[in-house]
Formats: sequence, structure tokens, C-alpha cells
Amino acid sequence: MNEKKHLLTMTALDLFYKNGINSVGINEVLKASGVAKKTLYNHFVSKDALIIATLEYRHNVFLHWLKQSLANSTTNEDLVRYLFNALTRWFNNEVPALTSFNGCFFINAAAECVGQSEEVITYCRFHKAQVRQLIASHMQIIDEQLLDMVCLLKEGAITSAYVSQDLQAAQKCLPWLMSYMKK
Amino acid sequence: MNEKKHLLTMTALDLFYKNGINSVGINEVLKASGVAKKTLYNHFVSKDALIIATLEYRHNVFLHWLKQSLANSTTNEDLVRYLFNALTRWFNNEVPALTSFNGCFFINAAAECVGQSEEVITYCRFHKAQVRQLIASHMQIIDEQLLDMVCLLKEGAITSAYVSQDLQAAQKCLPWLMSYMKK
DNA sequence: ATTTATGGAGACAAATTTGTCTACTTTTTC
DNA sequence: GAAAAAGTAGACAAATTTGTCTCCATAAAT
Repeated sequence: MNEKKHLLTMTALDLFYKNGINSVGINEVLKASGVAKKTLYNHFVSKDALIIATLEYRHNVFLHWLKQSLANSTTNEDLVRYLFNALTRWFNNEVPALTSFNGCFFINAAAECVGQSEEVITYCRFHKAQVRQLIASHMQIIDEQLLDMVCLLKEGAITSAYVSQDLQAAQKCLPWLMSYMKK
Repeated sequence: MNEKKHLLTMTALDLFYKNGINSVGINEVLKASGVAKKTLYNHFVSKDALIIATLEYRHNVFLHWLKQSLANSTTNEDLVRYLFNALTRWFNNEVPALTSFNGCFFINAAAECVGQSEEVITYCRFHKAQVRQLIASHMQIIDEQLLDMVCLLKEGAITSAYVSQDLQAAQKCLPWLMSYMKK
């Protein structure tokens, strides 16, 4: 990708994730990145296009991090442990690549762009599906019910960590899931 | 509460919940309610004050519905069953009082108003705490771990139902929770 | 009946939004 | 080295935002 385009995307993602997509104007992105308005509109047809680009970028960063976090798991128990420990590190700002925790960018974007951009919500759904698939691909023994529960608890933990500031939300899931798998 | 104030609050909640708080302008609320701008600013010092009023109103409606939904539960098993069945009815638009399902208004508001209104996020936290307390108050035998898990799964189900359109998300939690309580 | 409060309709101000366009500069390419 | 492409700076347009204010009508209270 073009250098300026990349810079714009990263800057926009930073601001969008920190302050909300609708609260951040084009001009703010330009000022923070030091790029000219003309250049932005050379690369992006509209603000919406920039938003989609930030979603794609975040999706790649997030999936890369998750893939690495789960890489060493060999059993379903491992997988669950690695996943929820990774979430805990994310919530507690121990993952620089994900930047300061502010909830799930995709959940936030879906909430912000409802009835404003169908493309955004579609991409958020795609992201969640991809994450689920990645988790599924690391399961030693396919257990659709376990997968459901892991994904539901993951979403719940993210929301609780963000809205209720329960940074230990992910840890609370672990004993529970472990005892299920023991049976 | 004053009649016009009440009308404004309900109209604003309807529009905010359906289309997002930041996407709905004051003028749209006025047009939909047929109230004059002067009247709005007689009752609310700012748009922020109107937002808070919609949060309070939704909170009351939601808690009232939840209280009724859990009223007949006498055991922890009952409580869990009633709760997640109620969520399923909500997701599937079988609860007129909650209007057409569009996720959790408080999660959405928290996502939208980050770095814009501290009061909003504070109220959202308060709402989640109140809901947790209501659930706790219906527990026959106090089980803090069960309460944690119920709340996490509840949040996960709401998010999955909204973002991933998994309207059966709440139902998936039930067998799981039941098997835990059987032990 | 007259005063007082409340509401309606909407003009207006001030700020902010996205997006376009011009004029100039730098960088790349042939 | 000249031509072409890409970027900078920012003025500008058009629309939209919140919030104020005026003028008028209606309803309530004394």
C-alpha cells in the first residue's frame, strides 16, 4: 500500500478507536497525520472509504495477534487457556500492537454506524465470523457447543471489560470452561 | 414528568436507539415529536441532557421488564431459565415495550459517546451494575461465580445477537448453565 | 378579564462537517 | 534535464449541527 495511504489509515484508526468514528472529523485525521486533504481524497473516495480501510487494517492486526497467541495450543484446553489469557493481556494494555484498550473496535463501529453505513456493519459481522473460524481452526477436537460458548464468553468479556471496567472478565471464564472440558 | 418533556424523551429514545445517538440531530427529534425547539430547550439544557434522559427512561423500562420476567423464579435454575428465555424474546422482537431489537442501548451509547460525554459512560456502567444487582437479588442461593458467568454470557449473547445476528445466542447458554448447576 | 406561563414556528448565529478546487512544490520517471 | 505524477496548503462551497431569540398564540390562574 502507498505510504501516505497507510499513514492516513493508521492515524485514522488510532483516532477512531480512541475517540469514536463519528467524533473524529477528516480535518483531525489530516492534522494528526500531517497529510493534505487533497492527498486523502486522492486515496479515499470518501470518509466512509477511510472508515472501511481502518476496519480492514484493525482486522489484520487483530487476527495476526490472535493467530500468534493461539499458535502453541495443541489441545482444546490449551486453546481456551491461551485465548482468554490473551484477552486479559489485551484488556490490561499489555499488547502494544492493539493499542490502549477501548473495547472492540468492531462492536463500537457497528454501534456508531447503524443506519449510516451498511458496509460497516457487514464488515464487523465478517470480522466476528473470521475470529470464530480462527478459533475453530485451532480446536483439536471439534466441539461446536464449546466453540459457541467460547465465542459468547469472549464477547461478554470484551463488553464487561469495556463498559463495566472489569479487567478480569476474561479470567473469570477460565475455571468454568476448564471444568466443562474435564467432564 | 411534564407531558412535552416525556414526549421528547420517548421520541428521542426511539430515534437514538434505532439510528444512533450521533446520527440523530435535535431537529429530527423535534420534527418527529412535533414539539418546538424552544420547548425542548425549556426542558433540557442541552442535547447531552436529552441523551441522559433517554438513558434513564430506557433504564426504567428495561429494569421493569426484567423484574417482571424474573418475578416467578424461585430457584437459581428458574432464574437462569427465565432470564435467558426473556433475552431470547427480546432478540426476537417479542417484547413490544423494548421496541425493535437493536442491541443494548447502553453498550451502543457507551461506544458512541466515548471521549464526548463522561456522564453517558458513567450511566451505562450504573445500568449494568443495576441489572447485575437485580439478577443477584433473585438468586435463591448466593453464588458469586454463577452470577459472574450469567452476566458475562448475557453480555455476550446481546452482542452476538446484534453484531452477528445470532438470535438464538441466549438459548445456547441455557444447557451449559443448567449442567453447571446440576453438579 | 387580565396577567402569566407555556408552547409553536422558525429565523438566525456560530461552529463544524465533508468534499472540491486552485496554485504551488516536491518527487519520480523517462 | 524535462515531463509527469503526487503531495502541500488552504480557501471555499454547501450542508448540517447545536443553541438562542423573536414574535405570536393559546391556556391557566388570579
